[in-house]
Parts: sequence; structure tokens; C-alpha cells
Amino acid sequence: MRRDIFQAIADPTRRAIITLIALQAMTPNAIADNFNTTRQSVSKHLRILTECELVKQEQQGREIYYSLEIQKMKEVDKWLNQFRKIWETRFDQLDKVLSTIKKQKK
Amino acid sequence: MRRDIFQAIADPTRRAIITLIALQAMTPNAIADNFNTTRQSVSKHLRILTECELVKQEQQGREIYYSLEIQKMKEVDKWLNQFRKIWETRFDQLDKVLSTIKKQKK
DNA sequence: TATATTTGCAACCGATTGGTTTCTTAAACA
DNA sequence: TGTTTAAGAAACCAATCGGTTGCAAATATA
Repeated sequence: MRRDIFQAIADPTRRAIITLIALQAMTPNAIADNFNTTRQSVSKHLRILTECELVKQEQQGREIYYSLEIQKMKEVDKWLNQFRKIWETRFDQLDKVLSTIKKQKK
Repeated sequence: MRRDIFQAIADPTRRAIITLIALQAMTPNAIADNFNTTRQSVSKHLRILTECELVKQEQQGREIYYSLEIQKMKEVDKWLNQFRKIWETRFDQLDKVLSTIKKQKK
């Protein structure tokens, strides 16, 4: 099964998990408390997130703390870069149009 | 069927289509020429992209030109913002560690 | 007008998805 | 030691996905 980060963030529950553990590591049980779903389903989501290296585990006794591999998120940012250039240019163009209208009003 | 942009960009073919039409509008036939798939399957992808308003159509005779709604891409960027703050902070911390090591070497 | 071209839509298919239930393993604790 | 708790793995299920084939509608062209 080929997993990538785009597939990982496609699911809304997974996006919520990512946000949840972005700032502090959490156990599967603690994560599951935040959703209307079973612990096992959260466990499955964590497996997918682990498979595409978006998440890292730290065992502590019988508990496992999951935290976000924040650097991995940059891959999405990197992909967005190609479009960022375009939408900034488009914004510049809109800016020009607006200032032209302003000038005409004078 | 609830569609959102994250589901739209989960598929690699759709991401390629998005990149392809980011700079210039194209017809479904022209788009399909770039992939090892049927025109109908590209048509399906375009329908999904249209449903979540990532793409706009412009009819020209019997041809339909599809182009990217670049502004919509900002939604992904917006979602990334919460993490950007974190990874920039982490980078600052790494920066501090590195400069500390530098000082110790002196 | 008859024919060719461009496109979307519906029906179908195998694979995958997200979820549940059940079971097992391992650690903590009485 | 026996019990409780935390977690992953396996088996199953309905729904969805991405793809194909076949067809219909609309426009262009001879």
C-alpha cells in the first residue's frame, strides 16, 4: 500500500488528530476521547500517519505517546509553492487594476 | 457526496491536472493526452475538481476550457498556517542550539 | 443534411476506505 | 499471582474510489 502525506491529510479525522498532537504528545486513548469513534479506529488512523512518517511514537511503560513530525508537513507547503508564485502574481495584477481605477477616479 | 479540497488533492492524477492547468486553460482531451488513462476518467476527475470549486469552465464552441481557481488553493495554505508557526519556532530553537555549540567551540 | 468531433453521463467492476467487533500481548497494580 | 489497563492485529462490512465501456447531446464541418 503506497501512502503519501496527501492521502493522509485527506481524511478529516486524521487532520484533527494531526492538529491535536501538534503541540503535545498524546496516547491513543486520550486522542480517541476527542472523537465520536472507537479507540481501534483511531489506532488505525495512527498507523496510517506512522506509515507516511507524519507521526512518531514514544513508549512510556504501557502507554505510547504519539507526536507530530512537524517537518513532514513542509512537504505540502513545498507542493503549494508552485501555486503561491501564481496567486501572488495574480494579486499584484489585481493591485494594478485597483490603482488604475483609483487614478481614473481622480 | 461531501467534497473538499483535501480529498481533491489526495489523488496524484488530480494533483497533476491541477499543475497542468495552473498556468493555461485546457480542454479535457488535451489534458487526457498527458496521462495513461481514458478521456472519461479525466472527465470524472474534472467533475470532482469542479464540485469543490477548484476549477472553472469556459465553453468555446464545442470545446470546454478548464482552468484553475488559484484562490481556492489558499485554503490548504491557510490550514498549513497553524503548523508553519510551530516549525518556524522549532527551527529557531535549532538555530539557538547551533549557535550555542558554536560558542562552546570557541 | 449527413458525418465527425467534443464532451458529459450512466452502469458496471475490482480495489480500497473507514469503521466495528473480537482477540492477543504487554505492562501496571492489588 | 490474578486482575485491570493500554494498545495493536485480524476479520469482517458497507460505502466509496478510480477506472472502463457504451451511449447521448451538442457543435462543427463536408
